[in-house]
Amino acid sequence: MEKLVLIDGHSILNRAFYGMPDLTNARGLHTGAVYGFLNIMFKILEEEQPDYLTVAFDVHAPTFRHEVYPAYKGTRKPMPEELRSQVPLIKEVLAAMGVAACEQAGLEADDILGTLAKKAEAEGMAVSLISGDRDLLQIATDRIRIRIPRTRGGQTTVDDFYAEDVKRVLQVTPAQFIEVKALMGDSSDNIPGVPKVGEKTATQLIVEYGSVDGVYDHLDEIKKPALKRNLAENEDKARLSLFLARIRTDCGVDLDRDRARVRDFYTPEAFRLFTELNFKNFLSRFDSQAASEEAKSRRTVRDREEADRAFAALAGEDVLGLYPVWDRVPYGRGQDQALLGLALAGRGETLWLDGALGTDYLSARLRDLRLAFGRKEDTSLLVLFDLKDLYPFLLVDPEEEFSDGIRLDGLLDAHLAAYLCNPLKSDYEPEEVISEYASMAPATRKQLFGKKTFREALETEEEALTGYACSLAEGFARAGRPLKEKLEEEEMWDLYQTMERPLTYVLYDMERIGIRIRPEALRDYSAQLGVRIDELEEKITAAAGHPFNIASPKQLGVVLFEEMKLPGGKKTKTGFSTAADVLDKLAPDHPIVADILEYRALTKLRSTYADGLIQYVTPDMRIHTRLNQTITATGRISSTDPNLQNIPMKTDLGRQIRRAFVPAEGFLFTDADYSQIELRILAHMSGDRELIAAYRENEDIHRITASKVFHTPFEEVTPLQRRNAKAVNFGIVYGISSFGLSQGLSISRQEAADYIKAYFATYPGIKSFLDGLVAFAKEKGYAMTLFGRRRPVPELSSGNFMQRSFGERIAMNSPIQGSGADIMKIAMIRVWEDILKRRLASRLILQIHDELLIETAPGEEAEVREILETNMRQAADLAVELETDVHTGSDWYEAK
DNA sequence: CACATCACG
DNA sequence: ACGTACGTGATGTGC
Repeated sequence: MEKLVLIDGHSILNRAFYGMPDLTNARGLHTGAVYGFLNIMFKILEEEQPDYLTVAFDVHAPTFRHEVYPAYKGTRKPMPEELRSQVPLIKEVLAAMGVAACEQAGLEADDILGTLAKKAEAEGMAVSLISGDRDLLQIATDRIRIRIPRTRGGQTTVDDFYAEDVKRVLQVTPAQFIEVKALMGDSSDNIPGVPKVGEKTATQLIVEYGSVDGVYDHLDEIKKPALKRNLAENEDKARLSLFLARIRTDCGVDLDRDRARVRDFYTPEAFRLFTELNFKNFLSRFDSQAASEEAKSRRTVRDREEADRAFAALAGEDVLGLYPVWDRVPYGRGQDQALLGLALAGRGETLWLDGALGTDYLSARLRDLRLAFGRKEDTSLLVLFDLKDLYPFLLVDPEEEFSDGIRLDGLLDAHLAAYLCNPLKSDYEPEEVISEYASMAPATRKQLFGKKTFREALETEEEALTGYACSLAEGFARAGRPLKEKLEEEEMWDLYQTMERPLTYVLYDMERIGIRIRPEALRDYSAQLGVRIDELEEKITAAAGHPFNIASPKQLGVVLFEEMKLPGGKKTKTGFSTAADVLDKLAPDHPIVADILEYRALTKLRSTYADGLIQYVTPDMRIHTRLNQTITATGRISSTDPNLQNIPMKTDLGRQIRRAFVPAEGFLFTDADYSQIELRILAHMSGDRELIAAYRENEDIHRITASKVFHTPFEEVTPLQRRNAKAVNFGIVYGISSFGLSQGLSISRQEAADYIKAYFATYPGIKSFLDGLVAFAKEKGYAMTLFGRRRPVPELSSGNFMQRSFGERIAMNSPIQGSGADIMKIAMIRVWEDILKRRLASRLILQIHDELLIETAPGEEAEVREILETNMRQAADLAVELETDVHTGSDWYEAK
């Protein structure tokens, strides 16, 4: 017997919505109900293996019931927005999966379902009807089963009703269930029923008399006078309700067998959609499908002549995917990076070029291949992942090759591209990017090799490793066009071409060169701190009366706030807060607190900086930090292993660490930093005349601001006023809030609000500009920098006040911070290219957001200074000058 | 592995 | 009424 499954679309979506947590995807789209819907649908389909499937939806338009009774469903509450937005989404998902959906103006889903079910039954099919509410029970027969899923704690169970089950549970037949409903009414559909008659009474009456007609035929037999009167007075309501409650089974809809036939749901469109919606659990269903569809011919090449031919053939490809396999060897270890092999995927076949061909040979061929791309025609692409790490294999003589500037046409770094498309993710595994943009689900490195290195995998499971590399190369080849198109669509292709891609080489070079360290200086420093730390530890435990771990906030909280009963109380979710801002307030009155603060400061310096940095010194006596280009949401670079962007600066003791950072023998450091770049960007972007004018005065900006805001002559501004004005300036850049400012300044919220008000009065263009940034982000869904870099702000559509406020601050801060990052990136590329063009021996080695550090060769000091000043100033043409402070010194302490 | 803390811009 | 400043990374503790 053929089987048909019918689904009540809105009803199941509704059930799923309330039974699931509120999931959202990366863009803030609500997806929980759709996810839950699919879960229910898949469960039913797996269980039933039907031949046909159709989902019915209501159309939000008057139905024939409204013609008779305009108030029908009139009391229904509107759907929450989070659910409403998922209605078109589920339809899109079903369409992508090739699932038939049915909706018709003037009909409710119930009527469509009723009609389809009855017709199918008449044609001899077995029918299952999936709905979240019991209205459909009236349709049940011994071949039409009504199935009502319940989701509880993630587990879905289904209650099944054939006609006999209805009778057993409700005491009435399915047909009589309509009569019961007519008497009792239904508040959710606004079916009136007979007043004061509920489910119990209605059921009793129908069991007794069989139908509404029967009830009224035997009205005089009814004993209770009140009930009798109610029934008598409301016969019209009962009959109207009967009409409203009866689901039609004779509408002009037919089962479209072609469209309803169950086929393979796992289409490429569905895959793309599931990936975008972040339905990771469903993606595995695509595995075998995607794999078999994409099984290209793969070939291993170990012979140079064959390799030569292969490379020559691949140079003609339109899109080529490249995945080199190599072991990460930290820079400065005195070893050249070696290739274990590489996979190249073209249209026809995928090649595995064995590492035995030699790293130098393969590098030379790869370089030629690279040069063939982006030159023969604008659109050809060589797609890879982590360009920055692949330069050892892509270039033969970089200095020569880039002497006229960094040219890397035709290279598409899928990692960078995926980051630009959505900078909010914490990481971007190549397999993830492929599944998102290429509708494939390659086996992951972790699944295949766990924590093994590629070198280990090559020894024990070569086949799997080459297969993995080939599948990634194929994935990149497929993802290339979609990624480029997405960037073009979002108007970030230029950003990629002219900023991010050239920057990869600058960052590679900075990582490779590293910064020289005097380890003995770090050791001396550590030892010096140790002496004082021991003293403090003794003092603190003596004051506490017993030894304890000062580094444990938990123990420290107990000592300070329970044993010593200092005022302070709770703050964090795990207990007392012992953070510096809390302790600062206690320090003047309690010597132990001052000691604790000093202890904290010193142990931080010792563990993170003195001892911490020593670990990273390589045999070339330098530290090679990693400069990450795909971490931050705003476009800034980040530095890890170790982080050289947070070396102490604020206190002199901490700053001494910088004496351990030194230039190469005979060289000097030249350090240049932008002066208040973010505030200048604010002046430019807002166009506020006052702020622009203030910058043109070329005076201390915080002092000018204080003078204007507090109506004090410039010369009479007090240090406190200047400090406050400075804090407000910071606050503006962070996305001002009175609470935040009050925290930063330790003042009342009211005072902070007054400062902000005075600030906005002083610079009237700023307020409207910031409001405009929020409005822009609300409308578009993302914030944008001067150079078109985007940051999605899903928080803005949150129903949660705190989340939404956060979104507003992000909308204000990201364009400012991000534009600063953009400008610095431009400056870095130009500085680097300038140094190369002039064939200087000086080298760019660090970036700290608004600061560049150059290791300056003897005799090049003046030229380097000029290169920094010029390129940093000219990196952007703003309404105010971009000024820099440049210093020279024989270590980082002196140069800053 | 999450949390608290603190270093930087 | 809600309870936070924006962006990072490293360390030590304690479950």
